[in-house]
Amino acid sequence: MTSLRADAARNRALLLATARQAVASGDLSLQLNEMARRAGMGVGTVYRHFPTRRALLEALAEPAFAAVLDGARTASLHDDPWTGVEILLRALLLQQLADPAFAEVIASPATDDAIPQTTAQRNEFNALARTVLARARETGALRPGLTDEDLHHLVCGTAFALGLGPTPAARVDAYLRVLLDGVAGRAE
Amino acid sequence: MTSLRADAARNRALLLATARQAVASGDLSLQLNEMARRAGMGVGTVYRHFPTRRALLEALAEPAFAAVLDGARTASLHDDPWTGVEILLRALLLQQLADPAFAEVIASPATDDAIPQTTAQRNEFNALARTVLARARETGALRPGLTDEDLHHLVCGTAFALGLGPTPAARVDAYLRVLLDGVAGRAE
DNA sequence: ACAGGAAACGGATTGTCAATCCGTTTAGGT
DNA sequence: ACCTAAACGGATTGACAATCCGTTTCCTGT
Repeated sequence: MTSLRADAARNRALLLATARQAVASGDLSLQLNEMARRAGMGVGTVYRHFPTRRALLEALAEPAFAAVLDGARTASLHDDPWTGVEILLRALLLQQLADPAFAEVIASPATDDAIPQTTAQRNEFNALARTVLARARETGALRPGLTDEDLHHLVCGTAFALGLGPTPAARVDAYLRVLLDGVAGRAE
Repeated sequence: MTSLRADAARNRALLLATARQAVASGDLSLQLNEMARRAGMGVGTVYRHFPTRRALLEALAEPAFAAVLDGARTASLHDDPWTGVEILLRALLLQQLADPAFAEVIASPATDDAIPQTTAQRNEFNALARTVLARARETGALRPGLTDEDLHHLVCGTAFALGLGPTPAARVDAYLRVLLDGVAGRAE
């Protein structure tokens, strides 16, 4: 059976909305007890829908993940390989800034208790990124010696760096410029 | 009264040693109850010496901070401004890698419950960094538009990025190269 | 319409750890 | 040796994660 009972679907949606609001108001702790209280349901219900904080986090990150996938597709279709890299890294960085839950999910390695949705998105993203980066390497646009993982880590690091400042959004372009210039090949 | 009673000094040292070993073995959680158990003393004693996890963390970071200060002094004395920047950023990055406690302290803003030692070191470091960076800006070696804080954040971000990989130490030079090329001025 | 049973709910409960409080012990000056 | 301030130990309180199970709700088949 793939569909939820009516009350379960309602509660799940309510819970996600509550959690999203919490994150939006700057509280990324996502205490499940507290979420239950705010959503007006028992803790048991919350834990049935999201067995761990992580599960809730991944569910929250789903839309941001989809947005990044869009960006990655656009990147892979662009004529110029280096522009593709710019689009890819920019999308990844912007979504981390827009959604702290996504930032946390994407920065940590795939776990085996990840929800299927997340695993699928992660795999698709990795595949797209692989083609974009491979193309850029072939043309020498990308600095040699950097793996796909290195790039991934560096973008997450840049997001982390932005988060240390008082107004991350105001510095995105500057930090992204630093990153792009740093990872560009000499030929660029 | 500036000196501790003999038993207090002994316990403090024992506690620091215990905590250092915990961090060295990969446990950065520094649960104060657990530290008490391992050091063979009551929790009350632990909390008297280090009222919060943060206080313990800062005490642990002290030697790493001193090492960075050394690096910063060397950097400020070097003839070539850009080389000074390289030395400065490299020292900051290496110590974060060598000591996770230091990484955590340096990445978070100065708190008013910081121990005096830390505050002093932080101030001295900021002063040294300011002169090194100012000199590099004057000569156009440093990309315009990046503040001292930006540089600080970017180094912390690079350390964070390194931490995401399986063998940080193996990638330090590569990531540092990316950072340095990213923050260098065009004239460089 | 309604009966039966699976699915979901609620919240009491247990376990873990941070942090405090206060009666007891100890160091070290006189 | 005495005395006091300093330090100690660990019981206790409080917050939160996570589980468990008796009760309630949905929805399917008749």
